[in-house]
Amino acid sequence: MTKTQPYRGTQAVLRAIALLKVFTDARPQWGLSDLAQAVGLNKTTTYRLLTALESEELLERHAETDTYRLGLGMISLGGYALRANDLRALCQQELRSLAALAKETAALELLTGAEVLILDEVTGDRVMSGGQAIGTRWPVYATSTGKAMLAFMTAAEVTAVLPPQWLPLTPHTLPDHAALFADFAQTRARGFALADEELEIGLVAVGAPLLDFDGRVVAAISLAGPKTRLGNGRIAEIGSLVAAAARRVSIHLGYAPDVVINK
Amino acid sequence: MTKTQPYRGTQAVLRAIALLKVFTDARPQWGLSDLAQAVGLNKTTTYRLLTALESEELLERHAETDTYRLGLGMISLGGYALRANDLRALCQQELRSLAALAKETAALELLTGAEVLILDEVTGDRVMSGGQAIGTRWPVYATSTGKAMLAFMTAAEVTAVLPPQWLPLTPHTLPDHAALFADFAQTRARGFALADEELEIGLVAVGAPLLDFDGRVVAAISLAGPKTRLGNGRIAEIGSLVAAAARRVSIHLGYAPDVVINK
DNA sequence: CGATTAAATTTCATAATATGAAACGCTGTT
DNA sequence: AACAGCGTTTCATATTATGAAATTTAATCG
Repeated sequence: MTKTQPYRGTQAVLRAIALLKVFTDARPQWGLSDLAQAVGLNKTTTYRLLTALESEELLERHAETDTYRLGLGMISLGGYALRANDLRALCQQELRSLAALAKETAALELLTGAEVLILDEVTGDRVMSGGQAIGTRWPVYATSTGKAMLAFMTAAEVTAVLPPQWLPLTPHTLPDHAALFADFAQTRARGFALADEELEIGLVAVGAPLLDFDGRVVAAISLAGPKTRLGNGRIAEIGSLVAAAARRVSIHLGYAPDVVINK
Repeated sequence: MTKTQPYRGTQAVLRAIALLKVFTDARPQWGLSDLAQAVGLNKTTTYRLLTALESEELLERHAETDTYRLGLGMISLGGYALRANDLRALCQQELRSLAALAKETAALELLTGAEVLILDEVTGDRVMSGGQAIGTRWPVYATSTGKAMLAFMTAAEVTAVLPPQWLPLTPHTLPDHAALFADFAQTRARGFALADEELEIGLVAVGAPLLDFDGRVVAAISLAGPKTRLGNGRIAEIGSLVAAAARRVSIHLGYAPDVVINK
């Protein structure tokens, strides 16, 4: 029987990872039975997997409530993962100056699948941070960074990344591919992308892509703040700050600014 | 055959976790063969485990060099783990004010085994941070937080935690149990622990424990900076800042300050 | 260039190991 | 007291992980 296996690697490990991924900001705490149901596994199997994860501190369980949470081992590994990222180190100084100059929150984000992942965040210290949201993911099509990255990719790449359709997150979320592609043109003309209450009401952000030696999109950086502070008057100023910073980093990545952008 | 199995949970999962834990700040990048050897697994087995971890983005591999690093999924999970920690949320404001007041780096640390784990860190912004070292672990006996926690635990608990002996990290590292216990007495009298170049030459830190409703040690907070700034003149001042902050948090945890400390 | 490593990858037979149904025990609820 | 929901243990089964060996790939060197 030469049946190709439907999973990559080791089944038990994939199942364990599936369990871990169920823990999110929205639901950081789980009991055994709920978990088993959530990932569609037998309760006994789930129990054993959890036991393994717990014994290595990737999960911890609260004795009283008999519920699991992500554990200290996870925090350690996350820290190592973060610090192993060269791009983050490369951008840190730029993020700091951006945040300091604009007095808004600066972020570095990567594209993964149809989402952007926050790799680093430096708050402007006007408000008290809000959320150190490193590791959080947002849909590409509703973020300044996401739109900035897509705008500098080929149409083929973009359609490969984007879901065929999506539900709007706010009344201002761009509704479809057509609207997005129109936005990309503006973004390229401007030099930065603008997400004006498209992700969340009251939140405005501008983003610019980081390009490597090949002119390929690597990541994006952004500045974000409340609509009350980031009115139309300040967009151009903030936008050019971000674009300039992105350009400086891109040059570090070997990007040659005079080369024609592919697309 | 009622042989008790030598591992807890699922073997394959434990092996996968062992692989993950090999990735550290000191060695963030590994090739397959090295990994297999490091954890003592067959190369094929290692290969399959890595494949699973990679397919779920807990690891990523650099195409050119054929080496693995911790991946984006790890960053996400680490972020969730961090944000699921109530203690961290509870202390964040105190850490900020400490860092701002003292213009030094404030940290919140937990005890795990014979090590402290940095759960949060707020830099004083005088120097440019140094290291966002969240998730990093240090030996209890050479840190202000570690010594602060031990000083408020029972002798039995302390000896259970401490290794029988250790190698000094600097010429000032306390050499053995006796020296540590003497230090605990001072710590209790002072209200805070002092680590004066015991972990690293040039680094001075003061720490105080967080106690819960039972008077039991939960964690510790600290202020740390270079010896050049934290000379003997400033220790008392900085120390009482930390002790006061720790006390405020402890009260939030239900600690009743007038109750006699167990020990 | 061909030879020589060293490394990653695939194959395949084997049985060790993960699996899940069922039974058990515990706790709180009606 | 009976019930319901949950975590835990047991145990027979074969699925699934395993590792030795063979194969491919890439890099290094004579």
